[in-house]
Amino acid sequence: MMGRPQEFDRDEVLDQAMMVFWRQGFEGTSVQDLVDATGLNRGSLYNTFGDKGGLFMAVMEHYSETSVARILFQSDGASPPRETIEGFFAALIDSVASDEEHKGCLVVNAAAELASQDAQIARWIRTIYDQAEEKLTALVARGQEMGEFTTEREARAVARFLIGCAKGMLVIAKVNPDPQYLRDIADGALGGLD
Amino acid sequence: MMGRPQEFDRDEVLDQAMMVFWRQGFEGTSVQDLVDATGLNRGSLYNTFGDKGGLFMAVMEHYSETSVARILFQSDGASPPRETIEGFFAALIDSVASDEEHKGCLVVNAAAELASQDAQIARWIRTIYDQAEEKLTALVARGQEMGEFTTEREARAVARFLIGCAKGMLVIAKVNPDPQYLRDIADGALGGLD
DNA sequence: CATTTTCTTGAACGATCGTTCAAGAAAATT
DNA sequence: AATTTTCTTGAACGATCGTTCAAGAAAATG
Repeated sequence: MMGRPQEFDRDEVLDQAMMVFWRQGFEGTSVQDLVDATGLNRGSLYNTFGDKGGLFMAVMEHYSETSVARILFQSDGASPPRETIEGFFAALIDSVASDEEHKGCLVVNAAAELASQDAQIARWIRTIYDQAEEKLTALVARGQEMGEFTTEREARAVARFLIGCAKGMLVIAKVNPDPQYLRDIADGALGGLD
Repeated sequence: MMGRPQEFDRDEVLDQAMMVFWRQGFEGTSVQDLVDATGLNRGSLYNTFGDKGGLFMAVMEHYSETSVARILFQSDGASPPRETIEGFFAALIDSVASDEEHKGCLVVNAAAELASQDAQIARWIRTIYDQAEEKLTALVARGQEMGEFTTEREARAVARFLIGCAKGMLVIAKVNPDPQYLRDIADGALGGLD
């Protein structure tokens, strides 16, 4: 038997919950905040996501599926590596600098707030970052083979460096809205390719 | 009249409170946690620091006075710029990688957790970062004049890039304990000087 | 030694925390 | 139409939240 169908759209609920967690952090968000934002009753919320932590994990998954980074890296593997990486940093600056709330990146925020206390979340973020490292390492290696980038440093080391720069930009963006600051960091990052 | 003197040492209390906030974040720390860690009674705590937020600000000040970055940059302005900057990244890696709790940096954690919600804290962190930018800009400029660094990029842009790299390292450190990862980022940062 | 001032103490405040649960509503199945 | 299953609802739970305050203790002043 099928029973009564859900009245809400799961993705819509995750979108709304995401904005609250993104603005206020995990501990700074109460279940009441989530009820208010989603319009869902507490019962429905608990039935669907288990508890507050379960909803947060679902929100993180939802975020990683819709984030700038993910969208950019599912682009075709045909375009020139330098162009791809430049496009990534440009898109990152755009999305971060245009956010008047200065929310930064949900995953970076979660890493800073929770990773040292919650091993499950730390592991999840680590996995996400490892995936980015693999993709970026391959991209840098391809750029090196094409003669676009210097081969002075190992592709993996360069990839880690670029990832580090991106995370640093997202921290700075939380306290300094100046897009030129972010460009200065991005320029330094891209300079590491030559 | 003098009245009864304080029985506790303010710096000791700040040290103990700092460790709790550093481990658990602001919202993740209860006043009870602070009472337990400091040994201070709630009353003493409140009439010394005002409220939880006041204690947190006092802890941040205390941290910034005793942190690796501050200690390193009050070193003599005589040693070679490259050496100073290399020493800074080496010390940062050491202090972060040797922390088995992976607490990262208190200020970075606070930026990620609170900056988008608390304008006062955002402003304070911004000021701290601006001070670092000024010192580092002067250091990079000196290195450029001495012929140690490339003059391709402006000293301030390089300084911002280095700061960004440092913050990125502190985010990565929260989810990945591998010191080689941090060295890869630091190497990329130092490469930006040439 | 009495007085004044400050610090310490522990109980208590109302509010909010995350979570649970039983009863009612609604759609699918028989 | 009766039954079964699932979702929705709102009240309620004990625990903990940050904060306050009056009474007691202790050192400096007169």
